Amino acid sequence: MSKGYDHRAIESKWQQYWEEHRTFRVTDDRGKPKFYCLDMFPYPSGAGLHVGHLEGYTATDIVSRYKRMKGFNVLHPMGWDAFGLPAEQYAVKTGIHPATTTAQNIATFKRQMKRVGLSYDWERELSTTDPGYYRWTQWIFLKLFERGLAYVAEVPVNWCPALGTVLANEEIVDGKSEVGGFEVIRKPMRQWVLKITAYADRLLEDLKVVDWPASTLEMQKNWIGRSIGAEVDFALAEAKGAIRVFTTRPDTLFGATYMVLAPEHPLVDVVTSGDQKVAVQAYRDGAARKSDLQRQELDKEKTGVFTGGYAVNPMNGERLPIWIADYVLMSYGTGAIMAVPAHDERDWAFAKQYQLPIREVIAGGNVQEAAFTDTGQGAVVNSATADGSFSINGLLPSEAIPKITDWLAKQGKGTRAVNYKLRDWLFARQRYWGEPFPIVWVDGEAHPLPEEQLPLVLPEASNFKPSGTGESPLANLDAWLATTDPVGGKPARRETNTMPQWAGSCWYYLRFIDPKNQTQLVDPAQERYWMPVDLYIGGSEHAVLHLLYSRFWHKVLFDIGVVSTPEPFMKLVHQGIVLGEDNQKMSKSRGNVVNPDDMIDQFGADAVRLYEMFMGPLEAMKPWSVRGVEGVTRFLERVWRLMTDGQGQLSTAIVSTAPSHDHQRLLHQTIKKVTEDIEGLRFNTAISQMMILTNEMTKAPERSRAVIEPFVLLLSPFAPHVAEELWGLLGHQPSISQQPWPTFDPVLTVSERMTIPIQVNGKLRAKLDVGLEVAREEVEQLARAEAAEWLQGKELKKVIYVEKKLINFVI
RNA sequence: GCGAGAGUGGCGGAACUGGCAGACGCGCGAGACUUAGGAUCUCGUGGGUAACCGUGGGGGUUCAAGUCCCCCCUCUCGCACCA
Repeated sequence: MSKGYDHRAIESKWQQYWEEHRTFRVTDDRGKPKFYCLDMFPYPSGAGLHVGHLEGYTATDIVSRYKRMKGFNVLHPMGWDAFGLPAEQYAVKTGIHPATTTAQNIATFKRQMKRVGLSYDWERELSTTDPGYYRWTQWIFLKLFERGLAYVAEVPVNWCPALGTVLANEEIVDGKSEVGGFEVIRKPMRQWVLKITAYADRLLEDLKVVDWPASTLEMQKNWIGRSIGAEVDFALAEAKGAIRVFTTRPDTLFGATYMVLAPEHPLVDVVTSGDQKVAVQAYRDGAARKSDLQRQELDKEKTGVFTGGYAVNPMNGERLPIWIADYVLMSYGTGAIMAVPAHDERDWAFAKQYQLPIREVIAGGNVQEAAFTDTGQGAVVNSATADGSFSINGLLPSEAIPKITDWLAKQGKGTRAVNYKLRDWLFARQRYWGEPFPIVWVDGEAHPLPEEQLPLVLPEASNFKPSGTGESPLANLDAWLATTDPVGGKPARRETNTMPQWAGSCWYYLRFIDPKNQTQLVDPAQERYWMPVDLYIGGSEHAVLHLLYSRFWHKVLFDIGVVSTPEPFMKLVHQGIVLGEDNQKMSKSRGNVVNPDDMIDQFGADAVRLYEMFMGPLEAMKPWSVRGVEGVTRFLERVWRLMTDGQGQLSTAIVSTAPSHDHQRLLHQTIKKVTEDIEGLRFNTAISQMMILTNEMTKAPERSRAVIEPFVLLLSPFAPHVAEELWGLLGHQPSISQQPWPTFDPVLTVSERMTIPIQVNGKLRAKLDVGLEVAREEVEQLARAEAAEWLQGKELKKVIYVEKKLINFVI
């Protein structure tokens, strides 16, 4: 076989070269403009990398290589989100320490990434499991604690008595434990909680300043779920006290016909009458046994029980029966509602179920048929106090809301209020493989460790089985557990919870800036230079939690002066899911998983990179196709033959003479298209333009260096190995990645001739080839002749001529 | 149910602010070179014999609609009793 395109030899040669020459090391050159190009770092699973990971990684790699050639100082790092459940579950099963499996998995991921030719600065590699890293995760926790943003609460967990452990939501299938299928119940446990709700408004507000996908912005907004309304007190009829409710519809207050408390509401005991006690207790027990999921799934029929108690409507003094029902959630608002069945669908369904009265207070619908919930139309009715001193009758709901809210406030019966769906963040796991909390317990009180004692290293263990009490396996390590209060010196017990996986991923982008700093989380000057992240690419599965938690920590760090920007990630893009060849989601069970190692063995890294990008738009979901990989492989082979002879030497067709006008124009068009398409992340169309150029140049017996060399530069971010090799064959020194990006002259992109389509009544009838500077009259005259066949004997009503675009005869 | 996005050849997908629909690739067909080709190169390839018809369906605006407006259908993703 002649010396064709040998991807194996070329790719290993250049990967070795880059490694030896530290080609992609980021230097602290602050004279250049910076570009921070970040991938969401992976959890290094045992399965290794799959082609879906590679899509995002290739995209950021192309952008990084391109930006370097454009003269930017590019920060393009990679690390490992390596704490987490799978390694621990594996340890429980096999006894192999999570640190061991994690190290193996990281080695695999790293080897695979290097094979793809990703231009990370590996000298900045980090792992969330490294004490040098989690020291600062713990440090941030201390800052949160200092500021009152971390607190302890009794929060229900998924407790599995048979397994003697707390389960994560993903370990529960259909309300049973995934392992063994045992019963899972809700059990309150002492947990750390972060007060993310304190930042709800800022998290919502600053969504305005980031360049993110609309869907992700929308999801974050919905997750935060800000709603404006009023809190209103309904005095109890037979006892002291009042039920406080939150409502977004104070305009419907006169339509309240009953009250509902969440089953867990503390006032239930107060309001329940003697004869209802048994029924109420039974209902509460039933509700406690249901998981959140089960409570939510029961959307068919609403259930509830009358407590026997009554509250008083502050507007008209009416006695309203108080019910309990699990459609009211203790965790939202005040855990109690006023029910207005005429104008709320849930209350309407409940009222129908239990034959409670429905009273219309907004005219415009038929409230016996369905709840009328429109706030944009309808007039308030039946809504005045008995003495006539206050009325909102006749108003639109939107006018009535502020009026009645003001009145309630003046009477001391209510107040304007804002509520969020966002809950505080449950920040504790009963697991071994996570960051230990820098907290000790003394006489039931949480004491923080002093900063100098960080990191609090995760203790060695050989048994990863649960403690049996619901505490983490750390509770088994008596020697580690018993300590002394660093302040008072009293005996103390260490916190046994560990942090959730989200913790380490909340701030990793900051550590990449200054990964080896021993004294600070990040050097402030470097932070100011590199932040914010300019481009962040990762899966949409992180659209809410990771991105929201990160933003929350970032804002806290901003408040304490550690970071200089209010938001961490300026531009965010989600790569689409790569499906199997059968158009189904890749999964082991379907047997349609594509292994990147196999693909690289067969076609080479450059071909795989190119195909990842050529499949379709970055953000779209699209199927893998081995035929498609073959297609781009053929393209690379064509590029290879374009410049080489059969012996692997530079082809004699490569000449130093100036290119033809056509070739020059094609080159400038290609530079323009590839440049603009990389900027817009439209890699698929950039590649198709390079294919056009290759096809065109292949036809030419003489291929000018003035075209070929810039073309190799354009290709280099996409197919860096073959580009390095060709660059060498063309007589240049490595590395091509350090060459400047070619520029185009807009004048040279336009041809001196153009084709004008001729339409008759909007239908294409002929075409005209004319010079650029042709006058309208001339075009019209030529077009008339061309279209004579269609115009003959017809009355010409109008001639539309769009300059340099088209001519249309209307008859 | 609510919210967001998307429907274009046999397939993946192009088409800038309304202006030649189907770039590029796959597949398919024909030819060339070959002992041979599942290599390579060249040409062709939306449908229809044609007039014409074609961007999920139906209306509309316009000289002109994949693109703008109204109604409907399908799919994907997210949320799902949040008062």
